[in-house]
Parts: sequence; C-alpha cells; structure tokens
Amino acid sequence: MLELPYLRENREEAVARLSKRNIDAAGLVAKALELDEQRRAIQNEADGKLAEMNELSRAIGELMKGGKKAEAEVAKTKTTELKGSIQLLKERLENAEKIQQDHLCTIPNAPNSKVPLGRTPEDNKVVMQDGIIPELGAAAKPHWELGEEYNLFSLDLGVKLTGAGFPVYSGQGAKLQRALIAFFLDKAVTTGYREVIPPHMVNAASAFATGQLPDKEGQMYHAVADDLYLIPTAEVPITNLYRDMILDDAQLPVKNVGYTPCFRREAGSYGKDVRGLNRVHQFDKVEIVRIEKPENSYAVLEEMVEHVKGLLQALELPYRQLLLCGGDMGFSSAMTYDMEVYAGAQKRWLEVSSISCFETFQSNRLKLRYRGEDKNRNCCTH
RNA sequence: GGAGAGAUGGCCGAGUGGUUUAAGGCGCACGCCUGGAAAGCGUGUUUACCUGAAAGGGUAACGAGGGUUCGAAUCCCUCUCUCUCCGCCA
Repeated sequence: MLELPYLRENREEAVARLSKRNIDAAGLVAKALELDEQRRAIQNEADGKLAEMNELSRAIGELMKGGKKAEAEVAKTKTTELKGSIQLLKERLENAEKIQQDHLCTIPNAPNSKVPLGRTPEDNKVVMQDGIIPELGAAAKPHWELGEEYNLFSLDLGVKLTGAGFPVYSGQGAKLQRALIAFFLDKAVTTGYREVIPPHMVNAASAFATGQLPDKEGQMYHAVADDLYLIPTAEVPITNLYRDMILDDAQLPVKNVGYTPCFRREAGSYGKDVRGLNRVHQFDKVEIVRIEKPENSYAVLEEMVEHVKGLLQALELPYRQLLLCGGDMGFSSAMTYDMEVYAGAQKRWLEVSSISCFETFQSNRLKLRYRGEDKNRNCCTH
C-alpha cells in the first residue's frame, strides 16, 4: 500500500511513476486524494462533537458530586441530540475509512525511475549475462526425461499421492534437493543472514499484510476448517515476523534467510510452462529478506543481486539478469530483477530467482516502522 | 472436546462507574550533584489519526468486537489467545 502522505506531497511524481504500469495513474491518485479529503473532513467534525460530549460528561460528573442532581438532569437532556449526531458521524467515518482503504489497496506500487517502459516480458531489459551456453544437440534430454531415467524424481507417484504438480524426489534426486537447500542456507548464513524456520501455514492477517490477500486469494491453498493458508513463499511468514512492530535504529538492518516448501495452486497455467518441474504446486525455496532504512534500500538490492550471482557462479550455471519492465512487475514491487538460468535441452531461460525492492509498500501494510531522525514521526522501513 | 484461571504502558504490577489526565516499581533518556562514576534528587518517557509554520491543541486505543450509561480499564454479551487440570489421539 502506498503511503498517503507520499501521495499528498508528491502527487506529480507518484502519477509519473505509476504510469509505467500502463494504468490510469492520474485517475487512481486523484481518487485516493479525494477520498482522503472527505475522510478528514468527517473526522474533523466527529472529533469536535466528541470533544463537546467529553466536556459535558465532565460537567455532569462535577454536578453529581456537588449534589446538584436537578442541574445534572438538565445537562443530561442536552446530551441526547449530541449523542445522535456522534453516532451518525462515527458511522460515516468508519465507512469513509473503509472506502479509502479499499481504494488504496487496489493501487500497485509505484515503479522506480530506473524501471523500463513496457507491457510484456519481451520488454524486460537484460542487464548482464554470464557463463557458457551449452550446445547440446537434438538428442539432448530435458530434465523430466532424465529424472525418470535416473529415478531422481517422479511426477506420476506424486499424482497417486496428491495430484498433478506434486513431485516425489527420491535417491540422488532427493539428495540433490537437500544439498541445494543446505548450500543456499549456508551461503546466506556466512554472508550474515540469520536462519529462521517459520510455520508453513499462516492466518489471513499475515496473508493480507504481505499482499497475498485479497489479491491472490485463489492462488493459495486454503485450509478452510481452520482458516489457514499454505504459504506460497517463505516471504510471507518471514516478513510477518515484523508485523506491527516499531524497530529501533540500532536494530536495522534485519537480514533473515529461511527455507520452506512453497505451495501454489497455479490456476490458469498451461502448456510448456508446466512441463516437468518448470512449474509445480509444491516446490522448495530459500528466501532472503532484508529490512532496511529507506536510504540504503537500492544499494542493498544490488548487494542481494550480487549474492545470488555468486551462488549461480558457484554452481557454474549460465545465467542472466533481467530488469523487469513496468508491465511485468509484481503488484507490490517498486523494482525487480529476475535471475534466469539457461536450460540447454529446453533451449529457454528459466527464472530461478527474483529480487525486489518494495520501498515502503509492504511495511506500510505490515505497520512496520522504525524510529528515525524525525522524532515526531516513525518512518516505514524498506 | 470439557472444566477453571487469566489478558492493563518497553517490563512487572495496582485499579470493580466520575480529578485514570492509568497509582507504584523496574528500565530508559536528560538535568542536578561528583575530580570521574555509583548512590541520591529532579524532569521526562506509548501509538495512530486530525489540526497547526511551530509551540501546542483535539480524538481514539487497557486482548478484539458489540451493548448498558450523560460518563466504562471497571458492568453485560460474543469472540480470540495464554496458563492449569481432565478427556481423546496420530
């Protein structure tokens, strides 16, 4: 969620940035500010009436204590009308707040000025590429054939146990999976990240705070009996560790890493995108999450990219770095790099990592702030 | 699943209808004192929104949501969570 003070004070900039998403940026911002003005007007009126009421109640208390019952009764009759208008104003205020909130929730994050214009993945900018692209010839087998041949994993067994998209890893395949997880975790820990093992299910409040709800309701597995969601990424629980918190200066930066399985319904996916392990309902992922002061966030984004590059180089994989265009970015990101690895037999680039700066978009929703220089106001983290 | 107890500020903890403007303590910050420190003394110490150039002022919040009342941390209802005991159980 974008911050209202930001929209109020930097309207032009906000519109210009949001326009990169190919949406009606001016309209959305104008509406947000209009709703804000309405809300403030109502609150002003309501606060005034409440102050009057408080004053009256205090006076009645004094009269009662002074034994002036008759005068107190007279004062009481005066409150009736006031009470009615307060009731009404409270309802209007609640309504205005909800409408404003709902509207703000529909506005995506404002892309950074470096984000290229564009609508589709073809418009993404290749920042760099490294490693040797293998020339495998026509007989090269894709991973789903190799997996079967060497008993590394089975999608058919997963179908028996659960359904399509739930792979069963076995033997060397299981060992490779475990080794990769350990490798990524260890590398992160030696770089200074703290390892966490979070729950694999979260409540609705957590899913809302990181933006999965209401946006991606249908993409998460929902355990209805207990109203819990299977996490689509470790980002959800690890980021929610800091929900409703005010951090001290000294506590920043926060650097966490965690491995979890991830669950995604992937409704609407089809074709070659879902062959083999390209896109499955349950997969393993190691997530790194950083909470930073605003002035550091973009430098840290580059730092995180370097970390991931180091991993890909160590694994000797041919990879490239993309800067996503405005049309291809996620809802809550201000700038995203995707890291892709070249799959020789499939002859295509596959996303293996995605690194985003959210600016204050997530922390505003999480109510995650820190005590900064300005003592009058706690700031959202990046 | 059943029974009981509980949820108050950064922490402990008082508070059963009206100076609660949340006592008291701990912690923290600043000042005084000191050669320096400790102790002692004094002052301050939540968050969100509104208003204001600022100083300041207003409103709301005592687990959450409703209700009673001129007035609720306090009384009533519902829910959530924690603890203790019992039952059931991979």
